[in-house]
Amino acid sequence: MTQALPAGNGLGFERPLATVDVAIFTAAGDRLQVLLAQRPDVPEDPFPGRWALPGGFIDVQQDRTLLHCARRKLKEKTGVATSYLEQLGSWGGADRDPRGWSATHAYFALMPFVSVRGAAADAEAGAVPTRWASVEDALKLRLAFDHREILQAAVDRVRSKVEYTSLPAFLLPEPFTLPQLQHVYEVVLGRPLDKSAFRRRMLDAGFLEEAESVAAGARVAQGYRIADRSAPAVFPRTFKSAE
Amino acid sequence: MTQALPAGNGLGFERPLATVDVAIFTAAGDRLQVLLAQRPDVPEDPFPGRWALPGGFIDVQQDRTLLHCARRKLKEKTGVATSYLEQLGSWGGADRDPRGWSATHAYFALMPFVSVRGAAADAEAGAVPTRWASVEDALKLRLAFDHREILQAAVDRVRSKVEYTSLPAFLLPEPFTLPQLQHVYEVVLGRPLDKSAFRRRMLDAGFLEEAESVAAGARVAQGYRIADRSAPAVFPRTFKSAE
DNA sequence: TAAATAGTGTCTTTCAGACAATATCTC
DNA sequence: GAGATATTGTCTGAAAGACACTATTTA
Repeated sequence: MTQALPAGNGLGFERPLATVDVAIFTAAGDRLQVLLAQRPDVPEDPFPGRWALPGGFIDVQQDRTLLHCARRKLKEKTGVATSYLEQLGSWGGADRDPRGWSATHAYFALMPFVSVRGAAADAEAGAVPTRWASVEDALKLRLAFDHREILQAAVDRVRSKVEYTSLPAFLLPEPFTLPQLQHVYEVVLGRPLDKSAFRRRMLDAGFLEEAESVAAGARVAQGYRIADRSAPAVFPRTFKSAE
Repeated sequence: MTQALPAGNGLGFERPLATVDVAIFTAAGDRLQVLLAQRPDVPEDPFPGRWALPGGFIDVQQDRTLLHCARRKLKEKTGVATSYLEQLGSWGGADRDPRGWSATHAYFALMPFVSVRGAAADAEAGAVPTRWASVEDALKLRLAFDHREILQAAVDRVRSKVEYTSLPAFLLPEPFTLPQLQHVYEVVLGRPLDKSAFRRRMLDAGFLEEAESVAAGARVAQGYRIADRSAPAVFPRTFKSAE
């Protein structure tokens, strides 16, 4: 604001590249999984052939807001329109994209597992290849851009919110049982939880509504559904206060 | 990613305007205060004469990263280089700026009170007018752009983190006393806290180190300093679990 | 020495962890 | 009916709230 501005309105500033990336999580195979998309293997691309978080340029013709842009990318990659979607943060700088100063608006999404091959079939021809990878595996890859850092931040955010919110419920198809929900919590947290304390906590929080019973394992169990999908429930304490 | 791209690398997309805005908070006069900057009163400006959060365009020549850009704006407006600075989120869309599709990266900062007139004197001639306003007053103003929404989000974030972190300590000049710290907590939360529980909590959290005594009110009290300014301490529970 | 504020002690309440006990379903 | 898993009950412990109490400093 303190420099000479052409036309006096700031429009003379060179504009950075602007993208949206989405870390899409699900739970499968006793692991937290994240969706990866492969960069096109052409020399013009900054990271040809590398795996990356799904995302891309904001389309100012098509996207009314950042959130719309994120929903569009989620839909294009998974075919899923409704899922938990939260803004994670933004990463921007001169060095993160060889094509120039760029800033990305990062989101994360939580959804029940769907086969991603099937979703890709729904997409238009020429859709980029996508696959689920366990978070540990994904973090070991040399992801494109600074996507490793973004993925790490997304995982940190999810793990930390799992300690005191009902977020993992969004990873399950409905209706689900309390043992199934506990299992997802344990998968994300990487440690076992006490059954009794877990059930008390979930039921006291009041974010579940009873649904039809589910025949999950050796016997049927009470099914539940998320009462309000607009936001996760917040518990009064974290799972493990003491260390 | 599914459209025809000039040169095949996405650089053909029209680029949105890119800005950084900072909600800078302090505590003064028993109120949480936020710094406002006045938009230039010229017809080319989208909101001439209106109050706004300090901020402006990213300068790709000058700013290495988004964080650097935020620090620069903080420094320009307050003269303060060191303070707590955290990313809040980003707001972007077709309608938020009449000049075109724009996205802003919003940060919030916490700092001890300084007179802003003095800081403005340090700034170059032509610096825009700035002033502190209580958060309630600021939210009643017709701020420029969507800054009311961003300010509300910043206030919500600060209020919520105050329930379980040591954030308010960053609003005080050091050394400060525990009664002073409690007072700031009460100002931000808008409700009184129990003295005994408060002191236990702060001291048990271990984020304070003893400093010289301070003659604050009717008698001197033990002074304290933040042991680690890089991040706030997190308490095992919120202040008020029950409702 | 009185007023005011700094600082402490202790009882109660809330809710998570541990773990045992009981109920229900499938085979 | 046996085995497995779902569901409940009870005891303990950590930390917050309530509130009374003591200590220190200034005027």
